[in-house]
Amino acid sequence: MTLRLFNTLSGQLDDLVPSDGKALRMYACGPTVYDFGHIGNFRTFLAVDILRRFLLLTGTKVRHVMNITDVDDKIIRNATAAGISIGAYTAPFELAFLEDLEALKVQRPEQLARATEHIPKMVELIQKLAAAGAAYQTEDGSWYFRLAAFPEYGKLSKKDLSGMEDGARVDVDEYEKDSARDFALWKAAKPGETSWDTAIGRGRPGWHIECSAMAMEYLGESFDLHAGGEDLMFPHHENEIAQSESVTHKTFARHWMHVRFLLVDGRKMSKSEGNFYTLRDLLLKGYKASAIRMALISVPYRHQLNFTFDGLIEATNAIERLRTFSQRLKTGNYAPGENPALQEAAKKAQADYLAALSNDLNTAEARAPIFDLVRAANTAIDQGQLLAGDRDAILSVLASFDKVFDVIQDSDAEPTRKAIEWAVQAGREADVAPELVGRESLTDEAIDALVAERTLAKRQRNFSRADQIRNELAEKGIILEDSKDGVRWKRK
RNA sequence: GCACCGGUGGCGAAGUGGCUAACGCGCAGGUCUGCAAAACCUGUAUACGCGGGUUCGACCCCCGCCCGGUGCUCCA
Repeated sequence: MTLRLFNTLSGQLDDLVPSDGKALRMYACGPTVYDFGHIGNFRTFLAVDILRRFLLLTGTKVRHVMNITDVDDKIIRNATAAGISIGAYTAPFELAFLEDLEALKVQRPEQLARATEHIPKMVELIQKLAAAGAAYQTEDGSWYFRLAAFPEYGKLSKKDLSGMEDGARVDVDEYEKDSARDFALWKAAKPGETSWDTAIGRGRPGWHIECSAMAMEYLGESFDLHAGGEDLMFPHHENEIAQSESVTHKTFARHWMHVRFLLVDGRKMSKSEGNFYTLRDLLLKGYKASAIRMALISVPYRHQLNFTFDGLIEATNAIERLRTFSQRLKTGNYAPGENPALQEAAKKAQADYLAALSNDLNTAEARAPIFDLVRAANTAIDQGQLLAGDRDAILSVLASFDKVFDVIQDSDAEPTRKAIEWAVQAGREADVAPELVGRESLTDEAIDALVAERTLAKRQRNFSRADQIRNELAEKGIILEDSKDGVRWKRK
């Protein structure tokens, strides 16, 4: 099944297939590790995750590279303020970022590339640009890209720069540039700042050059897909194209994917608005990692997503329905055989969900057939018409769905536990939601003992004592479920 | 200002030039239960921003307007 994916460069849906017939080579812009990742960051990484998982599921191999920007103005500023090296400053944030990805079940790319470990590659590229007449050095030792050397500039973001006059907005500290829109390739060292001594002088890389250098290092001069948040389209990606193609004269990336920004409570997320959330903030409030994942992927990546707590609750409940159903299939007893209607329903659900994803990763549409199948199967179970062969067929559809969505398999306890641990270390115990504390306040054994006592009380028809125990547990976030097979309990 | 995206039932969110406009959440009723909860089933609201136009026929195409959002070299 071929993925039809919107291509910013062509402005239409294009087939996404490996140009070499082997693996799809993709580069996705990663984080600048100067702070903890927020949900907006993760929406983008989750969208790319859905893409790669769909490709893998449908039999396309993937070679996925993601950069870690571990040197830039903010990092230098913050590290200097803290009196430590930039490496010492960024390391914990990089680690936190990778932990957050794991919590959200974002698959790790085949290759992570740190900017600071690829300085020679960047220098080499700048030298080539200089040789081609597309780069020049200013008096202070910085290097700039000469926009005039790349007539196609603007082809990605569809900007027509011809009408823009030079000199209209010249920053005071950039007076040396030939043209106001020329952008920095290499920034000359300033006293006290981190810098590298190289053939093009002492300094540090500009922001854009790292992606060009590292993408070419791992994927070649021309590759299949480049992805990132919509904000990166201009100028970052436009600049990457200019830098790369001025040297190689080949198409840098054939396909460009941009993920729409999200809103929080209907407004742009920002610290000053007070609607800025990191993943850790949400975990500490008691929301499950799976719910956050579901909420962030349920709206197709090109649509604006309005992130709300109501939305998280909805996602939580929707996942619960799927998990309960899955358990019902796995634990029930079903007679041998197959029900043709259910076999057909399973087949249709599988086909429909994949078809929806293949259409520009329409995750919202992809959910529908799965829920249709859940209802049909539940009805059949109630009527005794679901057979063992149907159970197997339906479980395999759920497994396939989970290869992409990955929300049914429950591994929510670990990220929450880690977040609490982190909060304690970071002196943020106060941010841990009380119900999370309650959930962990009783051991499994203690709960089992209370449940047993309640069962005994019920048998003796001492319902007031039984209800009392149930209420006490409920206050601590322990939910009891009576069934004919005994009592089940779970932490809310 | 220029450019782009969106406005679908209580909420979220698909989709289509004409058949009953998905799905999820919520809500209501039922089954079950000592009662609940949970789970499941059923039902639910006669939803396509406004005004024109094209068409045999538009929520879907075109024009205008209103509203919301975003971008225009910090930003996933």
